[in-house]
Amino acid sequence: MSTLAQNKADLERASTAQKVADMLRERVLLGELEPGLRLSEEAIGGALGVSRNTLREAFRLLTRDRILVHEHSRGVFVRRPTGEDVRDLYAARRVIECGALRLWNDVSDAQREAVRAPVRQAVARAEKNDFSRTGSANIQFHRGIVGLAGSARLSDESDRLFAELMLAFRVAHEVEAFHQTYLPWNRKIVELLNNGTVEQAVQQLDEYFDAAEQDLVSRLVAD
Amino acid sequence: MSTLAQNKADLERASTAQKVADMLRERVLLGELEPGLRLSEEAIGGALGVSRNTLREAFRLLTRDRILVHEHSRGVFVRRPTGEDVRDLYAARRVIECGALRLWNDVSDAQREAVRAPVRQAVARAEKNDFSRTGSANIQFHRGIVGLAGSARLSDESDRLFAELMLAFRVAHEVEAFHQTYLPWNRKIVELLNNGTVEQAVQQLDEYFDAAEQDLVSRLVAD
DNA sequence: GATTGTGGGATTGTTGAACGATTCTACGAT
DNA sequence: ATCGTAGAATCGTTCAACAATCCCACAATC
Repeated sequence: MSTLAQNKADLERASTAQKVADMLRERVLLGELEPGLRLSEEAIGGALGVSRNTLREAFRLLTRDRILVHEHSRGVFVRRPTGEDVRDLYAARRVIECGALRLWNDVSDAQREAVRAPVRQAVARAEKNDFSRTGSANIQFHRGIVGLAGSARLSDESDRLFAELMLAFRVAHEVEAFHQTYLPWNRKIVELLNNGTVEQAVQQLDEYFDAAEQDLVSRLVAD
Repeated sequence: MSTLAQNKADLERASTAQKVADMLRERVLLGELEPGLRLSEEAIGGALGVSRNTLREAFRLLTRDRILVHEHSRGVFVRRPTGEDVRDLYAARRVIECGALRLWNDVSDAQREAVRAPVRQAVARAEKNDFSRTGSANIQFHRGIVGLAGSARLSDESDRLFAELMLAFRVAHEVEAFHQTYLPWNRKIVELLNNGTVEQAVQQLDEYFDAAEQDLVSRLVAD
């Protein structure tokens, strides 16, 4: 009975701070609040009609998700990933996603399908010259890869990681267009997986990370 | 100039909430506050002489670290890991640590030494029948393995992971004695690494995880 | 006897105001 | 141009209050 679980999730969403945090997260990820911007407690709190204490609680939630950074007595800012952040990001992705991909032969069909499907969709869209959601398709592909590990905490951590990566894309002024470059890579990886050559797929993924990291770092504007 | 960086870290530690959180974390990890216990805002805040708002901020910090769990309108509780939590914990460790260990030949000597040293110390202590800090030595070993990845975010996430594991040990009524069983395994892994047979070391680590997970889950008392 | 209302009491969620501490800004001195 | 300083703006923390929610015990019902 999935409806009950869904209802429970809705009920738990009662917290005001949670709602404020969700709204702010969306605003940041959509680019309405750009990296480096300072979020004034008074201004935001006043505009949203919540008290400072509640707003600060929302800030804390987003700080945990690395969406915001907190500087003592200075306030909170939209995170602005540096080159070093991107390097760290990809070092983590290499370990997590390559490690997860190596489990390909040990996981359920549903898990494998979660990797294949996003690429299939992206290919279908690309053939119709529809590049609208190519970015989220790419992320879905990698989210599927992480899912092979079968660890909720790892998937959650990866979601935070992808969110931070989005911020880096924004700093690099590359949001949607950026991803579609890597569709051929994803196709190749799935192809290698279907052929049963898992280790080659892992190597391909590793090379993808090399290219993506270098590309992103080079486009990162210092300020 | 490491002293400057250290001073900076000290200065940034000014926040009251941070200090309260550190104190509570230590209390929990030392076992003075056992898993499942509810932490009353009034009681704790009164005892520590901080306001409810500040205490709630400390609670948020510890919730992010998975030390505490927050239930809406019910309060915060010391996390009490379930069997499913432990399973998830080890699924994550398998991917992260095995993936990191495979980088053995690509990392600096200092990073490799951070893996070897804890085992050497543990062996030296064991030969003197000193099993005092065998638990932290084991954790240092695995922390070193994660460090091979060279990602601060991965190391941080692993620290949170180890903290949660500590809580699981406590639920299983196995804190210090638990670890020393696995010293031989660690020795074997380092030995295989020194022989240059990295892939065998990874396999050995994987088997260690199987054994440790099974052992811990079986000792976990339901309630 | 087991289940289902129904209170009151305790605790959390949220707000608003207040004040000291820290940072930022702009202006003027050297 | 650099430095120092005063004032403004903002953050950190506390306090008090009230609404919302949960918990527990007791009564009502079948």
